[in-house]
Amino acid sequence: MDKRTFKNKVYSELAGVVKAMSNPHRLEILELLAQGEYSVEGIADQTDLEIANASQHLQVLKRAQLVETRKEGTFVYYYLADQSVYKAWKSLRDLGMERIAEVERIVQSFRESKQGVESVSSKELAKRMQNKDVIVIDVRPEQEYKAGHIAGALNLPVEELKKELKNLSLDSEIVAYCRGPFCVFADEAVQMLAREGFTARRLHDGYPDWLLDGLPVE
Amino acid sequence: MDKRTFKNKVYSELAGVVKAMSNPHRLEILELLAQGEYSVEGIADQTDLEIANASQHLQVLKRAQLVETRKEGTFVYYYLADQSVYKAWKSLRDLGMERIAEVERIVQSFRESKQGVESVSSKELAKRMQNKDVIVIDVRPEQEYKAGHIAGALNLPVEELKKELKNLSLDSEIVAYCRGPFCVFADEAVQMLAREGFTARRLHDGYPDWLLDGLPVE
DNA sequence: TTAATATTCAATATAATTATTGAATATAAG
DNA sequence: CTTATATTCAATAATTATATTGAATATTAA
Repeated sequence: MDKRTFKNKVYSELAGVVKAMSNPHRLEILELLAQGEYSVEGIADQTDLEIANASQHLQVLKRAQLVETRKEGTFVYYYLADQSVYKAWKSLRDLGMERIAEVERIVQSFRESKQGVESVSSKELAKRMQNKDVIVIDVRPEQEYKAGHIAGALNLPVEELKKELKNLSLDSEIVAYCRGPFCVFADEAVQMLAREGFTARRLHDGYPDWLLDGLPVE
Repeated sequence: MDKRTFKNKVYSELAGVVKAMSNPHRLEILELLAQGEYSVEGIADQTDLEIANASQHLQVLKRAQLVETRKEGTFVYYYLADQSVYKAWKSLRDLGMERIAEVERIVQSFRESKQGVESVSSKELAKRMQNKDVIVIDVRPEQEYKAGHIAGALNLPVEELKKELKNLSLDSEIVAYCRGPFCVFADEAVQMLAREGFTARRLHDGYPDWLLDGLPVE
């Protein structure tokens, strides 16, 4: 095998993996699966895709070995093949957030409608949690919470949070988190809490980032 | 802006960046530009592309804000926009090398023709260099060496290395490095050195990885 | 000004990607 | 066995990506 053949083969294989990630729906699916496994129907639901379409995107990811499957009855559950898949997605996400002004602009203009939502880093939250002067709430769907969550966090998706407001202490700061920096559940929760007189912020990143940082989970 | 519109916009922007990376030639170009700036002609040369084709690929990378340009006379020099671009490429490369058996297989079957080429990690090399019991040679083209290299390394591309063999001490181990794990110059150098009776290994990764690790450069 | 060179542009043909639709398959429950 | 449900498959049309070719543009040198 000569040099050029070798390079062509290697870079084609790698480009194949990148191609599998080069679609907006598939990126959203990867971020979703980083929360835990989901059935095809669940994925279609969460990403607003037709089932047949979601299935096809999932097969592209599977062919690229980015996800794997598990069968249970008529359900097929998809999950990330490896933590290195999340690492790669995260570094692409970071690249986009750092370099692409348009990403920043979109996030900003969405956040404007959720005025005054401030965020806190994983590092800072971990420190605050040691002093126990913060309530951490996981606003993702129960299924994702059950698949893994920040140690000590309460699962209170927005609907449940509404009912629990009267049981929450007004003395502690509340930090809400969800799937990642583009997840909007946390913004909604923080906004609602602020209206009710609580001091609340969102975790800047999400659960998978916390996990990757080796911080305590359950 | 509703949730779905927001997500569609953000993921589409990010997918745009990933799409720009989802081509074998463009990945090879990114790895090349991580060594330092290159003109269109230089890039076409190094990657065996037609000039017009290289130019078009470069414009895709530029539109995605992954590279930037500088003009000098009739030459247009392209360079990586940011170190986060290299980080993203590196994490994709790592993902491929870890997860995709086919990548491993191609590398293996190429290395077989260069039997017995062993590699050393950046960490180990950095330690050995402190003890000064190793000669480090940079086998990349002079242009890349000049744009930046491992502190203390000699620039000896394979042709120059042949002439310098008699001036190299047989007592020290020699470590050759080049662009990255897929760069073949280092394998050729190590193989030649081994034939001449030297103890030689290649650096597993390349110069850009050394730089990213914050190790000493010139 | 003219010639030479580096790069980009424009047009084209071929191939690949995508969403949609409806049918096919497989499993579980009645 | 029949029915219901989850998923995949197959076919299609529309869009996008790619390499090639030759022309156009811009800069330098003669």
